[in-house]
Amino acid sequence: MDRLILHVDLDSFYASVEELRNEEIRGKPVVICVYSGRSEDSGAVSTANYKARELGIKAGIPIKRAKRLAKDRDVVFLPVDMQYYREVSGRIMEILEEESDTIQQVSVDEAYLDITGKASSWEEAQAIAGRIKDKIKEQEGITCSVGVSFNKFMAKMASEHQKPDGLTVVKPQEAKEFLADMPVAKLHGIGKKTADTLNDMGIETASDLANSSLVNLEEKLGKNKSLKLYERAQGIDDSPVEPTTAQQISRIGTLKENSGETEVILPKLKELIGDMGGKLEQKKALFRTVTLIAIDTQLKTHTRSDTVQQTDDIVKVEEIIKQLLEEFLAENSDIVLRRVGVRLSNLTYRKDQKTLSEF
DNA sequence: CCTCCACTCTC
DNA sequence: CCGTTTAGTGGAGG
Repeated sequence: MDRLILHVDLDSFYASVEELRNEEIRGKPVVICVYSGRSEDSGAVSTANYKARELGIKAGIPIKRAKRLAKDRDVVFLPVDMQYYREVSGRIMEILEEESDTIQQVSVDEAYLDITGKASSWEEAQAIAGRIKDKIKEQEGITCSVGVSFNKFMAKMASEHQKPDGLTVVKPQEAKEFLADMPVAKLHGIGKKTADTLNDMGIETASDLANSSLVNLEEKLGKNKSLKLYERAQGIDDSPVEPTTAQQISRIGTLKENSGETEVILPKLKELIGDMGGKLEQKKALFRTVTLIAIDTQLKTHTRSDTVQQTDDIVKVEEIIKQLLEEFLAENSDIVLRRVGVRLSNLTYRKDQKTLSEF
């Protein structure tokens, strides 16, 4: 018995939401930015709507470059307003819940739905996908792209196939052809590094990957990753749609100026820790591991961590981070930091959603 | 089997 | 002269 899985992707979500609440900017190129605060226009683009993408502006590029690409055109630049996006997203997720057995939200603008119990044919599944698109358009005024398929990976690949405002169905018997000539870099889970490695092995497309030797892959990519990619290239993915509780919470920020001194860096870390405290409380989470994240001026990431007795005491985090920072700086007197962060992991939940595997 | 850490990926 | 967040993997070491 096959499953019926949907992947719903809200189209350039942040930009769409901004266009919706401000008619002045509707129809214009809109760019949503994360300003780092260290200088005017330092930071990166988070989302660009399709009008802006026509100009070559896209997620990840520096704001400065985006502004150069915009030249003297009428392009709207706005800062991210996550609180508001989360609010809109929450209402949309309610719509998705109505239409599915199980939902797995992967970010504010993306979710997997298992609708196996709600539809008994591909026609019905497609109808549900269409209804979801209509409801979101009607209630919230934004478009989305939906992939309908028989597992999460294929649903994701299907939703990517046509956007914005797409609806793509890929049935089991169509999967092979759908993937066949796709460059490996297009497969979800394969980034630049892995694509380069595969290309070096003479593997260019999904079918190359599907027909390659697993043993060969394992030499270059390791056992687990190889098997996963090898299966995906064949359209195989048995992972369930399941709501997840966070395994870790982290905050990263950019220092006002590069520094290698505790007195400069620690206040920033305390600021991040303070922000994390609220999140921890809201989630009713306890942590065991505290990690200092240090990104140097070469953009190389270093981490130092410490695992302690389970607690939710945020003051403990400050103490541990101070310790880790001093150790790190002492060991690396030559390194100058650009960004720093804190991560809490080894989480368990007090309201007992996930705990009790121990003892 | 656990911990630490670098690395890869995603949005 | 470039952000933030999360999950996963593998190797080294204990």
